[in-house]
Amino acid sequence: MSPPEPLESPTHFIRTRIRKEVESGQYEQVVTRFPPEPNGYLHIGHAKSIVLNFAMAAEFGGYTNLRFDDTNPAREEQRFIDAIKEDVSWLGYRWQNECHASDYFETLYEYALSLIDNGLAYVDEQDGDRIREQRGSLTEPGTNSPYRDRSAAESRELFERMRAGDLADGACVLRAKIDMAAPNINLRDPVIYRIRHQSHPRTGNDWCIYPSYDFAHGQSDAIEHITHSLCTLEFEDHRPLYDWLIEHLPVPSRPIQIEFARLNIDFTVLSKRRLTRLVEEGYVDGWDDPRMPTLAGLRRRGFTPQAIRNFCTEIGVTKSESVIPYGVLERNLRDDLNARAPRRMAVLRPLKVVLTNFPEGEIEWLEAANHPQDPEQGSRKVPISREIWIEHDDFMEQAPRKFFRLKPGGEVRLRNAFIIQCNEVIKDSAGNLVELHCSFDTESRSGQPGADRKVKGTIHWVSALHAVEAEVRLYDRLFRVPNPSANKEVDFVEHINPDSLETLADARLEPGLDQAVAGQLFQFERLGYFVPDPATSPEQPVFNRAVTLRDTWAKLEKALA
RNA sequence: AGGGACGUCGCCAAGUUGGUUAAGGCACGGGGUUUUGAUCCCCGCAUUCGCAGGUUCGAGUCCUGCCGUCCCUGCCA
Repeated sequence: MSPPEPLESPTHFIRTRIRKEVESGQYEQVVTRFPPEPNGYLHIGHAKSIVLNFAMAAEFGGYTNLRFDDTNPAREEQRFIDAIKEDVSWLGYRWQNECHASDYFETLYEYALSLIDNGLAYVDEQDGDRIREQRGSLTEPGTNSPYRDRSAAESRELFERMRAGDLADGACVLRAKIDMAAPNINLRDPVIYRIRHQSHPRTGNDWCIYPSYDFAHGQSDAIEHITHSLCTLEFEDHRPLYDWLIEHLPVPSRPIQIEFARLNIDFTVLSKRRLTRLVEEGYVDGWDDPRMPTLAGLRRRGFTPQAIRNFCTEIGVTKSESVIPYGVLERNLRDDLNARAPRRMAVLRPLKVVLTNFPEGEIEWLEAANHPQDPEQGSRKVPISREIWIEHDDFMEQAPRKFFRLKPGGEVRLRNAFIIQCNEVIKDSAGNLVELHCSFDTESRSGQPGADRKVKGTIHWVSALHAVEAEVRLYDRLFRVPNPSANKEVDFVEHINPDSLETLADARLEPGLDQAVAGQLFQFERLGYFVPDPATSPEQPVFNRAVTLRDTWAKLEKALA
């Protein structure tokens, strides 16, 4: 049984538009780019963009570049560049070219010069506060800078001095000369170059002036012959500026910017600023903490690239802002893993059961299918002996009516083994549950005619003699509220869920699981999907729970209570 | 003097140039299969498209006016 085919991509406005353009012969091929700024790790929101960009290019016979938008050396680092490349690769995508906006610094500089020479840009020597004041407000037009009408020659000379390093940070900036009264604030003579005496991860100390996003992005697109520059909604207001620059610069192609809504998921934060805080202030264990919505975190949590791609396809691409329930992400993981993860038995909170009529010292090996729906996954032999561990939750002394598991006097089937009956509940002097004495029905072994006998419940177990002791980490949502960032008066970290990580030090796993390595995926039957943490070892196995199984009993139980 | 967007079922989301019964998925409810209360399989689930008018034989799709939500005043991206 192979994983379900990725769902058929539903159509969306970008695909529809591009298809139309391609069919009318506007483009020979579609070239896109994924343009992260290397100032943090990629998260699930970036995955949406990655999937979209690569899908559009692949669908229309083109390719996608990975381009680092590295125009602000103050916050960009090589380690982020490396991590981003690893994450995109892991997701399953191969970019055509690895590009960097910094590769184009020289060209961009020449473009700036041409703008100056054409009277479309000027060097402003005012400080940031002054420029801000003159920008006006949302309802009032801005006012012209006194430097606005200086000669092109003068601006050129000043700009050359900026580049030469003669001027201090903040001494002046290069501004596009557009319209200080424009209703769109981005058009009120935007700053396109600033001075930053700062070493750059790639260009070192070659430059002390750096282009702004607006001046670098569209031009980089044009240089790479990107046909469709897909970005999120907040850049919608920048499109007039994007187009203005493309129109007034001697660029080699004319890319089109199209905006779509960014991804939001409830109970999580998806802004790099906030994720950076979680990491830097130690609320989580790093960028790859399994509770983080980063690709590195999801990977460590046990998410598969396929599940993430399916998720990104399923949620669609529109211009309306939506919030996707966290459960949708989880379900995509379940759907993918259900199809392919081999099944194993593991007990998270062990309760000892003595099989009173099982011969002392004897070991029996039972056949267990690796996957109930996929015979191709074969089977394995699982040992059982006189003492076994069962899940603490699978026994109740005072059980409600609908409780199908073990209770005093009751019967239950041991998965892959036989039916047992609880004859005696052993407690210590303080009244604490110590162990259960059960007898088993010798005729009910799996595969034998007696196994057909119907009992309500089936529970998992692990032979005490053979069990692998392990640490298992259970994760819950990182935040307690659906929208941690909703209220600007309250710091989002106030909403962190104190119980987002539960460590079980005393889990007992089926033998063999001590040899598992990171990247392998298992379903621990009746519990969920688990994956070895990178820190696992045969001596000290550590597993992460990626996601639980659907649990209708838990729902029922809650409803009854 | 503000500008730019968005509003179709609880959550996503299709809806060709207006054309006759408003896709699909998830969630939810009911039933069946089952040695995972899992999976899987059936069945059900918007007389209605933010609201109000208008145009039309016919409107979610066109027009007008409201209402609501989001984004924009970094030398961040």
